[in-house]
Amino acid sequence: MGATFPSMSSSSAVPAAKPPIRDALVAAAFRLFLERGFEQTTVDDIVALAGVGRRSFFRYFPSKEDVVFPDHEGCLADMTAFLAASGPEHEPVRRVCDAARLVLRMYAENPAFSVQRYRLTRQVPGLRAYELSVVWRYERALAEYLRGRFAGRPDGTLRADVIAAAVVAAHNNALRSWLRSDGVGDAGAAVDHALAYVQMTYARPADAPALWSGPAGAEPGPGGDVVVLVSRRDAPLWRVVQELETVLDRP
Amino acid sequence: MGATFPSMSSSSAVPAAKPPIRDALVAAAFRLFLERGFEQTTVDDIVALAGVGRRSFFRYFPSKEDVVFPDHEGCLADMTAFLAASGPEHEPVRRVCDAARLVLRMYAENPAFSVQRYRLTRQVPGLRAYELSVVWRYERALAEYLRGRFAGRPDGTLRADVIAAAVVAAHNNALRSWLRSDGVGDAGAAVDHALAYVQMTYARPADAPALWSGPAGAEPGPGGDVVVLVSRRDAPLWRVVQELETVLDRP
DNA sequence: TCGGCTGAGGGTACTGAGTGTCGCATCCTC
DNA sequence: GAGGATGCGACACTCAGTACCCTCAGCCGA
Repeated sequence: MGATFPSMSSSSAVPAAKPPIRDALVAAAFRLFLERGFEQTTVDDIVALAGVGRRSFFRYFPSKEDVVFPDHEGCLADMTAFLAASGPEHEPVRRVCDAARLVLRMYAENPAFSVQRYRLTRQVPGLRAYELSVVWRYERALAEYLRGRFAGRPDGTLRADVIAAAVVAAHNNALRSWLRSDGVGDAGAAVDHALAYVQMTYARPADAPALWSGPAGAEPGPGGDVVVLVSRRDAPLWRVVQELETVLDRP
Repeated sequence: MGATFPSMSSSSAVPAAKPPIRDALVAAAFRLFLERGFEQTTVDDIVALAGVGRRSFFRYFPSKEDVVFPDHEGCLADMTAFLAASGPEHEPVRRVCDAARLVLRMYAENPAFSVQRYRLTRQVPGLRAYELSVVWRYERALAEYLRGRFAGRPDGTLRADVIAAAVVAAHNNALRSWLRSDGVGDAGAAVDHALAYVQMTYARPADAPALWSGPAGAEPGPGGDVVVLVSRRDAPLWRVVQELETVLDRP
């Protein structure tokens, strides 16, 4: 109700003279969407309520769906900049988790607005599809960053894609549960918990440890021969598995 | 070019008298899409070429985008049935990986068609958005199954969502790389490799295998203590990994 | 002061996707 | 063969999105 509407207020340097007409369109659109539904509201209804010409709507928003996500473009730009500003000193998985937290911050900045939008996107298939494409762009940004960091590693792009998907899924799991509870409670803590699960699973030190392995003498017992693998306890698990695959001669 | 077009040929019991008009629409649509592009082709063009009435197009396909994915609805039904037919004896993560392989099988059944469609979806934003919503439904099916299997566990829904996303990402990573190489090579092997990575990460069986492992006497060398793992050579890799995780005392 | 330039916004008309409705033909059943 | 169900075509309509052109304000150099 009394929620203020986000326009483009990203962390960009210049406020850039935000046009009041854009905010008027968002406000009018949400009023009508909540009153009579998204599909029952035409663009003409919105521009009539906002008091602007129909053509102006499409000057500010490429499509009717865009007006529901007026702040994601800026948030995506922030995330891209955040990742681009990363250095080799940052642990990659932790870095993409931090990038995901930028999205949460945007939602948490305006709980009432976010909850309203969540209810809307849940019941309008068209909006859900649009949201998927937005989420997909976030995921691609994370994956591209990880691909760069994992370049050269075996299965680097696979690892990058899987971890990006896991981060997004964990983030959305916590975010949606927060939105479903009407935005009460600590969203940041919930997302931290969810992302910790992903970090716990995937975050491994980048430097390769001294790992020694070798098949010991085979002793054909009753069930086949035996493999003995010796490894440092603090070796990254995936390295151990890699060695295991080599030893076992399996893909 | 000479590719046959899939209609709904899922593994349903009855062939169910597949309507030739549907196949005609798909064939006509793809001919025109490849000739002059998706957006440059109107529904009127398609129905004119197929020789049917315009209204019939929307009887078979809810939208113009649907005609590009004529077989996904059936595949999704197959996957849902596959998961519904699962029992407690199936390891959950392995089960969703097998479910994902159903999708790959659909793509691999018709490589030429799949490659054409991939090229189309890559360059048409509207189709990409539509594909995302299709993939999302697969992912939700996997996640719902896992949520059921993980019910009661701490963070069960989180684990379910993350693993479902990881499976889909791994599957798509391998699938897209196969499609990008024009459908040559063994798609099944590529997907198996990608899914093995996910299984390796997440699969945790309930029953203990015939696998013996144990940390040998620690010998604190210059880099930390050492783990010795002994395993049958024919033991499943993920089982070995599970034991490793236990030994290493990591999540 | 004048004339032209530019850029934001308004107005109109058009294309094309998707829907509702009606009428007609065919087929199946009793 | 009557009656109902189903499948298809034809027409009309709504609405999102686009192209084109208009106005008007501000701003410039001459």
